[in-house]
Amino acid sequence: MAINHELYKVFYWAAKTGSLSQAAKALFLTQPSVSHAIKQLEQSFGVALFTRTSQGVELTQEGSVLYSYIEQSHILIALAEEKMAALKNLESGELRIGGSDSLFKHYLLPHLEQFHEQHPGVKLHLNHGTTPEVITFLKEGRIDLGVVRMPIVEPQLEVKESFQLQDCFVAGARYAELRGKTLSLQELLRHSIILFSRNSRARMAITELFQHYGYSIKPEIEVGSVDLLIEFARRGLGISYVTREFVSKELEEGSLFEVRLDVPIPPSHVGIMTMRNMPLSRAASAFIELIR
Amino acid sequence: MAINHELYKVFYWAAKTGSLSQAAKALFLTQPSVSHAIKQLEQSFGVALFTRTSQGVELTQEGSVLYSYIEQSHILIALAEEKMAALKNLESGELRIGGSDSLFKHYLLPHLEQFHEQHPGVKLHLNHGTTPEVITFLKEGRIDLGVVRMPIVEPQLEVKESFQLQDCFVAGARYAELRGKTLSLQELLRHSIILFSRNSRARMAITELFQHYGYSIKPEIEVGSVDLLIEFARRGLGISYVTREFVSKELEEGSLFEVRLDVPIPPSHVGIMTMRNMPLSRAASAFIELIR
DNA sequence: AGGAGATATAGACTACATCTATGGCGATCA
DNA sequence: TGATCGCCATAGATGTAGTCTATATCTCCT
Repeated sequence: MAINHELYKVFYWAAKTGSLSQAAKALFLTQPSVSHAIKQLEQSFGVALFTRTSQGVELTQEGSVLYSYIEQSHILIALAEEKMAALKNLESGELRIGGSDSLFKHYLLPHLEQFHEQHPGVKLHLNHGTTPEVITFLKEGRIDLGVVRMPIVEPQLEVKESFQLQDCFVAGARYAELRGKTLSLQELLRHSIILFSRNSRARMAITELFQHYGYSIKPEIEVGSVDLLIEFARRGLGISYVTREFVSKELEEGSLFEVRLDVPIPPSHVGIMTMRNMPLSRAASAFIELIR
Repeated sequence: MAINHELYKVFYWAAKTGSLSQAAKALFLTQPSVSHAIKQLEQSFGVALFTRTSQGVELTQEGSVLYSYIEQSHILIALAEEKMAALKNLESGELRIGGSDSLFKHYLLPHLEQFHEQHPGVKLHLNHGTTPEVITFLKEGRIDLGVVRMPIVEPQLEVKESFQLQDCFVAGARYAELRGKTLSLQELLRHSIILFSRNSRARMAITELFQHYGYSIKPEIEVGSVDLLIEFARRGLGISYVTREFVSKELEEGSLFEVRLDVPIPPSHVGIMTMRNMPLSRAASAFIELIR
């Protein structure tokens, strides 16, 4: 009753080449196999598909009708196979990453550039959001991987620690007196502090640090972007708590300097987050491989 | 390397139902078989197609791409199978017949009517032409069967004698004196004779008959259609040589009468002509069955 | 905690696709 | 006209590959 679709492949080649022998060659089969396959189809339909001549075969009326469908179907499958090969070779496909703007800008950008150069066919989709948002994206399947600060405590997620970031306090020319000095937490708290908004991981980390030593840090200014954090510090509005790697340029050119503390600030880890038990797309696994 | 298209059928159902177990039911297989089939596809492509969850499977990015092609392909095949079933049941298809106008009109018409009533989905194509033309049509595959007068001497053709036609001479009121009489050939030749054009089988037959008895028949008028043959006879322009069955209405109503001869006119046979060694379309074989 | 239902895996089995060998038929060419 | 070549059909042997049973594992839900 149900017809083996493999038979249509044989039919396609027989019809296309007009010869069972030719079809056999194309399919790396023997001629009797092809003959048998066609006979099966004909018996299934109860209709002759070919007229056998001494120089090959020719489609009957009914065979032509069938061919008009099977040809299209076969073309689609051929396209599909091409497409799959392209996906596998990263000549095609898409890579959807979630993360914070600052991580994209300061850390992922060069890797994304490199990836795009190596695989120009792969489309990049960058979705920025807070850590919980990124986790939601991931669970909803809207992104392939997320790049966020650790720690993440989600059993459904697989998190690979990727690299460390060192947060620190920086100030601009207005605080020149502090340059080279090492401050205690208490001394630091006498100055204006600028922190990232409350729901960020960096903010949570520094709050914890102060609590650990029995202090409470309360910022004069709260901002929502790393760029503003940097800009406010440069203009002397206070001492900003930023990721050192994100202000390397400013530190180098001297428009900002690091305010040292007498206690170590534990480095924060950035993790590559993917869904556990969920196969990665070729593009995603290639990208993860790249940034390691 | 080359992928078994049967696997796509399994993939289609797995993707469509979102469950390997469901797919197995739809395909009358067991779940492990489906699981195995999908694994084969994934290995062939080197890409995961599904994410396995506890409540079924879900397409991956790459799987979705594949599905978008395979779905279309599968729809086409389903349509093809429907169409083939329709062809087999004569709910669809076409029947292409070649023959002379007069045979269509006077003999085949009722059968065509009946066939069309029984199988309204089958399109009828009537190609009129002379006997050699019809043979050419048949050899070129432009018609499925031809209806012509015998004898046909073509080894490539299969001819089945279908029924007899009796040709005769008829005249109209102007020749009322001949009604009821029986003429010799010689006597007949004294009158105006109207014959069908030279290349027809009926013309050849009557020429032969006269030759056989040592006479030569030369028409006063030559016409190209049976209708004119009849019309000319009714108007008294001469005695027409026509097929009796084609003038049954005129004979009955008395507008024409048969001019009897003292020698028998051999009946002419009509044959159904098909290509030897060429499978008949369902419609064609059904039609041939019908007219027997 | 246990049951229901999902997929994965291992191993046995057998059906069926494929092969080899052969025969017939028609076209082509000498 | 006879010989040869290439095509497809058929029969029977063969072996693989698809399928099954049995079982394990996991997740979700009660």
